[in-house]
Amino acid sequence: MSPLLPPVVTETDRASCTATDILRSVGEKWSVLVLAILNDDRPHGFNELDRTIEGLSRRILTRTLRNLEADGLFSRHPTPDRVEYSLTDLGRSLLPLVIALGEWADRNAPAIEAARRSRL
Amino acid sequence: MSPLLPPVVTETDRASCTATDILRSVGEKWSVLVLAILNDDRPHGFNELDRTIEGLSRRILTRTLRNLEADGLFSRHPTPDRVEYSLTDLGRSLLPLVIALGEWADRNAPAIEAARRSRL
DNA sequence: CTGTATCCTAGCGGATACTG
DNA sequence: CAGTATCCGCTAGGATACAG
Repeated sequence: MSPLLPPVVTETDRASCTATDILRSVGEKWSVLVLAILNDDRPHGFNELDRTIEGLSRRILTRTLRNLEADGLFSRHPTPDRVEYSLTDLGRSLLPLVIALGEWADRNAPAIEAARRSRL
Repeated sequence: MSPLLPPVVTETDRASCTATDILRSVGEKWSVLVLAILNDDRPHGFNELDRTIEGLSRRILTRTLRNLEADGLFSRHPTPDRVEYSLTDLGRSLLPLVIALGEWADRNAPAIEAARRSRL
């Protein structure tokens, strides 16, 4: 239980890198999707990501990439004709956990939807 | 790879319970903390939570509890003199994954902080 | 191709005061 | 004890246009 819950929880704890911070970062709307796309171990260009993810504007894609890069999950390699993004080792080590969460969500989606419906 | 990434990602996918949705819900500021506190398998009262978590206002605590209850992770039991909250089986099944994320965050906090600092 | 600049909306997060 | 009512600031998310 230790990494999650100090004896008394103070607000200043959130200054560093707790589970909460990671979840907030990865919990941003498009983070998981971009992480998932980069998971095939080859670099992806900006426009490739822009075209692959429908409904995501360039502005948001830029910010999402910047945030995840700042967290050390992606790296950014500008080349003469394109910019390539790929997972870092850190990002790669995080992915199994996110995938596990995705599978949990998949398994329990019916239960969650039922819970939500019964609260109307 | 399947639960995370449909061949072409459309916006309407987010209507249901994907990993993204779960992460957004659990990624809200106090969700992990409250989940962690309820992890000891005994019910907790509203004011107990309010006192345990420093810096969390009653309004936000109320909303956090309502959201997680709507997701089916908590249950709410009003008694004559207090209201008790406890984890549902669904919530209990999610916790190991969140704890794993917490441990990952703990292990990699130095790397993440270093990545963030180098971007000043 | 890979962004940045502007402008806008909705909702999270919070302070404070009030209620059954 | 367990909330609700109000009011507010900040920022995630987005549309659109422009730039190097």
